[in-house]
Amino acid sequence: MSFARFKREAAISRQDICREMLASHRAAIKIQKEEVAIRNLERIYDATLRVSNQKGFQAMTMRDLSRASGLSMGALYDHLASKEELLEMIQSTGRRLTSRILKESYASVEDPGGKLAAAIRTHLYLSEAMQPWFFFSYMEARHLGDKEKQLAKQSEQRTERVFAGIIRQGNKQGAFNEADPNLTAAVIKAMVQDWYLKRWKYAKRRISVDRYADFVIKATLGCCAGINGAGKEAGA
Amino acid sequence: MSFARFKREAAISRQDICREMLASHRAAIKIQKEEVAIRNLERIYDATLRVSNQKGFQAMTMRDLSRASGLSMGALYDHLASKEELLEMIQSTGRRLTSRILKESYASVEDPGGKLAAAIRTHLYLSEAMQPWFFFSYMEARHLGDKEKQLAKQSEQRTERVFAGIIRQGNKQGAFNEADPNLTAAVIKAMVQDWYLKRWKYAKRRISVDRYADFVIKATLGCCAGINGAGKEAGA
DNA sequence: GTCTATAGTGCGATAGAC
DNA sequence: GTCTATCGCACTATAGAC
Repeated sequence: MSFARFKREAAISRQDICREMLASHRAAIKIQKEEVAIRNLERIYDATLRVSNQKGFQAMTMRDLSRASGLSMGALYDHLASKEELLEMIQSTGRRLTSRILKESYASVEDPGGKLAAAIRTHLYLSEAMQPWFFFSYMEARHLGDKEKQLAKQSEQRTERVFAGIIRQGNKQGAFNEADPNLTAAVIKAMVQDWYLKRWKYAKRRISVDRYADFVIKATLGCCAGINGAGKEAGA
Repeated sequence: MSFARFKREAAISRQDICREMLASHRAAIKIQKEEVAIRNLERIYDATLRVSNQKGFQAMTMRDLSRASGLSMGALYDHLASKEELLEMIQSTGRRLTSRILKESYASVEDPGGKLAAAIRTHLYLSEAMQPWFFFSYMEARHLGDKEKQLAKQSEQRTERVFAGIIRQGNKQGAFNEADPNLTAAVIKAMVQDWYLKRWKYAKRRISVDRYADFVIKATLGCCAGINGAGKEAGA
């Protein structure tokens, strides 16, 4: 698996995201024609992430958003109930979409080394394909209401449990020999997050997501390696 | 070196920070008596980090800060020129203090393994001792003006260059055998940052900074290890 | 479905009493 | 040195013309 292929196969274009957003927030959106609504939601989605990721969601005014999206204040408010709901709309839709993709992606791999490699690779590829959303989601999580904030935390902890679970399974099968699966899972998560939080840095150094994935996987398997080794990744 | 000892020896109490803050922003602070100014600055510093780290600096109003610090709006503005300057005051003072501590801390260690271990350990201990500031600094960096933003980025990159430099030196001396010092330095930085960005998580799991430091150092030296090994840490 | 114009709110900051 | 009271402004959100 390479990033180029992942991106072709995963249905996570901006249009896919906004179709999902419309469907799950139909009542709050006044525009009736689906085609028009999705087209404008794409502009709003795009502009929100662009402006917010530069100066923060709180600092972005609705006038900023109007200017950046090319829609008037009035038209903007025909596509969303409030600024607060816009945040919730983007967060919940992204969370639903990403968790679906992740679940489907590495369930089929059997051997622990390959499974761990596939999990890391998929997380990195997904965060690369949806980098603006991942960055936004990380930085703006604390501006959500209590209920939404809880969901965001859960979603993050689930990722870590996936890594820890694979490592524990590998220990049991003798493929790994890792004394602290939880702490190892935590630092894997930290390395994955660094990819989308500091993307400008890696871009400047011309490091591709494929190369970063190779590096993280090699380092991780090196740490976990048991007597039988665990250097092999899942095929093709 | 343990965290308990580090904290005793480093002069980075809240009072130390606020004394430095007063000295470097004397003109902007109307209060004349140094003792009074520092005492109130401590309450302001504390309240700003507490409220901002929960809801974000932009979302914190000066009325929030007045309530949380126990000072009236008027008194507040006798200790700072504007909300924007409060942000700059906290950031620049913290940056000056932390970079001074870091420079002093691991210069004396000679062997590459011990030097890398000392650098990682010191970064973790410092970020633990000043966790609210590190978190604040990371999350609010993008609300700074262009000039200040540049300084914050520089300060972060310097850290990474320290790690990379030690690894390269170790390679040259044959103690390490690491093909990619820059990428290794980047993921060390990511693991160190995770400590202060996700401290609630580690606190819940009852993982101490000493244990986290041991884990990160062991993992890192394991990856870098050359023929001669590099598992030894700097003494005492 | 999209626009312009504006109502109403809550902000950062200050003046002046004590 | 600290307080209360208030100014002017920029924001979110909406009403109503087209």
